[in-house]
Amino acid sequence: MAISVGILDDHEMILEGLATMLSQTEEIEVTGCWTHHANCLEALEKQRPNVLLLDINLKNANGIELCAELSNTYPDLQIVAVSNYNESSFIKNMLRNGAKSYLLKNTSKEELITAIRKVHSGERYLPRTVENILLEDSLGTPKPKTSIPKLTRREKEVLQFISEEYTNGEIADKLFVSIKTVESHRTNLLSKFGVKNTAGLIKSAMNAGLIS
Amino acid sequence: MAISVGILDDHEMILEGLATMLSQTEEIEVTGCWTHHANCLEALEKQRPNVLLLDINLKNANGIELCAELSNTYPDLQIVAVSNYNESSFIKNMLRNGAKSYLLKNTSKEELITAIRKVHSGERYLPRTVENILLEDSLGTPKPKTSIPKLTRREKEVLQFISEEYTNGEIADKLFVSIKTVESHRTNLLSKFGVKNTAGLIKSAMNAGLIS
DNA sequence: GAAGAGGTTAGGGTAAACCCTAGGTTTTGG
DNA sequence: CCAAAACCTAGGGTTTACCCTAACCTCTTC
Repeated sequence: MAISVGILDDHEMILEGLATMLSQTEEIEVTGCWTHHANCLEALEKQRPNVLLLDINLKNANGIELCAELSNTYPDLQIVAVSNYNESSFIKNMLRNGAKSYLLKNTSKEELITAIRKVHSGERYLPRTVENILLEDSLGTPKPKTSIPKLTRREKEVLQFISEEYTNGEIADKLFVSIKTVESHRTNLLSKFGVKNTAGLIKSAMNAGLIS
Repeated sequence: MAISVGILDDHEMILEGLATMLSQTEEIEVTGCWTHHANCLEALEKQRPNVLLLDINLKNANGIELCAELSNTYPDLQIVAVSNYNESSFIKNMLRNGAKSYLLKNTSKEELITAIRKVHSGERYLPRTVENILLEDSLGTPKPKTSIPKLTRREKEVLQFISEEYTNGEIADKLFVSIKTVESHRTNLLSKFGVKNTAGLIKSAMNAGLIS
């Protein structure tokens, strides 16, 4: 009995690549490929594969939230996350949300098949690379933690304006508060992100996906 | 006579995907796959394919510069850029540097083959999506130009230090120059990127891939 | 209903960033 | 081989960002 696999990925190139790679293996059968999460959800209601390869960065949906949703709705469905992001925060979030494996997009064919096989048999599987990322993170370089800080309403507003190159004075005018107030929010932002100045703030906020 | 194709891409998954997709077509023969640019350069000296699929975001090299280098060294080699970046600046830079086509990673198999065929016959080929990006850019939103500015040695150094949260004074110490000199480089950076302050500088530099 | 926690609002003072100008050095091109 | 251009260097003066402290407000929580 072959392992049935479904694939959800925005990038048709990767989708087709994954599908062709897997179709060469007898023990695995690709039963569905989707480039839109809506189509995937629809298909899963009718016929459920054993394993789902799930991309994190979808166009119209959040892969991390989708993962939680799917693993709640279909506890039997084993999810393998596929992503470009090698940051520990993403990996942790996906594993917390029910993914059984986390593969980077530079994974080899052999590793991909191993992951599907392990996951199908109920085990968790992480490649060396990914395990090392988690290890380094927990043993830890004494570096700033990469978890995304929780921002207040005002802080989000100020951050957005900073990223649009407004000065504290200009932001103060827009928000109808004193310059000193804006400076306080700004200081809190630096503290929450664990950085020293605007350069670090923008860099961290961009990496966290809070601004673009 | 089949079209011989070489592929250079860090991501083994995409590499294998591309190769498998192309191997199903009789008129195309994949003669080389490389995950490191060094291996690619070495191989090209001995045996040259008709077409090279070239990823932009390589680990240890700059795809844009590599493209210019290759199309100078081997004028007969037709280069197809493959990238995740859908920003007009990247597209323009690759085309300026000798690429004959620019494909996004969500390209379909049919489009990939079409691109290789066209490029091999000497034509340029851009998918609708990519053409539209260039059109919209030139017709234009009256937005800031997104072309990547050319930086001097000192400017690159200073930019790097700024992104690492060093102050002008600290950078001055590291480079053995006056604070005022560093400030000058910094002002020139702002001017070259067309931004008003550090926030805009970091944002632009990250979007341009100059820092991470 | 008082104590505590988190959020928004500011002030005073210092350090850093930014603008304008300009001389000396290296690189480029005819 | 000389002129032009580009680059590195740096000073004076102004604006902005950052640090420390703290009042007030709202919303829990016991």
